[in-house]
Amino acid sequence: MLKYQHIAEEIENYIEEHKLQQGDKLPVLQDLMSQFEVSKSTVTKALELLETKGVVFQVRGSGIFVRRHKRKGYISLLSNQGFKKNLEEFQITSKVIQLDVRKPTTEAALNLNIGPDDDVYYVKRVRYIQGQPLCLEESYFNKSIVTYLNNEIITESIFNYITDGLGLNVGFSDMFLHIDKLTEEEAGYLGLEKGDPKLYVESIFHLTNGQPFDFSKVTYNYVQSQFFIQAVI
Amino acid sequence: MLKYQHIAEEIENYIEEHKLQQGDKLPVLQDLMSQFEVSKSTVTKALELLETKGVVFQVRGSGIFVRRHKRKGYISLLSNQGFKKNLEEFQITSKVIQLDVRKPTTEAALNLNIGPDDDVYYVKRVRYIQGQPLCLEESYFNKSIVTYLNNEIITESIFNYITDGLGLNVGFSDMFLHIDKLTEEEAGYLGLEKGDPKLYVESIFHLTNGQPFDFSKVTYNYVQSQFFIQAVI
DNA sequence: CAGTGGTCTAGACCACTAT
DNA sequence: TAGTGGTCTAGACCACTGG
Repeated sequence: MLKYQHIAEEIENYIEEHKLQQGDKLPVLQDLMSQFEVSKSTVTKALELLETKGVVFQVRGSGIFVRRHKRKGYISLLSNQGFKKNLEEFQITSKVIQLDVRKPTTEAALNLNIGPDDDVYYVKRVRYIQGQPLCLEESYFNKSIVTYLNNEIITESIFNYITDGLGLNVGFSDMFLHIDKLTEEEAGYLGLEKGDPKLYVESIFHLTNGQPFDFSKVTYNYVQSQFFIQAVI
Repeated sequence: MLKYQHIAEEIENYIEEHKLQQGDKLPVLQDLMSQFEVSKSTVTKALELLETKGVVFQVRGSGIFVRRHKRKGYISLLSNQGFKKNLEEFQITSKVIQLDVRKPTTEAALNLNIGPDDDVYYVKRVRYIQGQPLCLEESYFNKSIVTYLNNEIITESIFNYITDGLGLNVGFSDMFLHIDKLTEEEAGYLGLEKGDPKLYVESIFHLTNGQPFDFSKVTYNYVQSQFFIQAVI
């Protein structure tokens, strides 16, 4: 673990343990430097990390303050803001509908940057949040990168397996969001009516070296869909 | 303009002018350092900025590469990714429905962190994208911060006025997203049917010193609603 | 004006990639 | 193993806030 990551964690824990609220002041830079016995740049780096995560905000000439919104039960749309941690709180489960190796659709081949004859793992599953259907998910994994999948893996967290099991480094993602009406098939899986609202998200996940490895199409249940984004301007 | 901001701009222009595509390689750090005659940290800072904006990605041991998705016509949900620039391309106009000074609702007072007897500017307007209704927006501005508004200002960009006209420094925002069905009133403003899908977004905008100054409730037309997010993991 | 965060430097050393 | 980006330091100087 890098120094600045460690410091960021410690500060986050400190906020949690002391139940600090929006606007509460943290120790000044000088104190943090001496407490952790690192240089100013390292503390600054840690604080930048926390700032993009939406945990703190810094005011020049004044201090470092806690940033914490008051609403509960929202899922973060940005993975760098603790996507996993959020989901853990919510008890996410999955039911697998389909898993096979196949040739990609034109769309999937385009987004994964592969040829029509390259193999992909196709995964279709419904995900549940505290027992209620949250979303219908169709994913295409580039098989030359994600070399193996089975039912057990995809019932749990695919991303944990990809990072811990396969040792791949996930780098960044592009997400495209649309609002639309549910088709009859989608409504069936989500326990809703045809024509009801849906949030439809297409995501392309890349490794740190820029290679796309996962193209996913996710249809969210509008009743369960509460998301938040903390942005820095 | 700070050095690292300037360098970031130059690099972005370079990518634009040379029409670089996803995966194209940029000059190495050493070259950028000597070209701009700055230290390594400053170039690094500029590149970090571009990385969070989703413009480049860096691979240790390999190089700096352009990150650019292929889809056109999507609006970025993150303002640090050039929200304004995107909107400029799209010709956004507004029709004002209501503008007055009043007492806040309980909800607005809570989110703006003010008392029930403090004054707010209330703004209700429909925003159009290339002539089509994009969203219905209701905003509450803390009048002790945003001291003056008129019809002309809110027909144009309120945020330009707040930053340039009033000299306020906008810092960060919290956004809460829901999917739901349009009410009859909303449908009327957006030219849709009651019960049609909507994206509903509540935003709280803060100054750099952490003070909330704008609480906005925005209902998006689902037909026009194409958004994207570029995330770093 | 004292205190606080922000920028920038020059350089050492480390970790990863490609060949 | 040469080349590339990432971390970290120590310190100078700048910009802003608040009493």
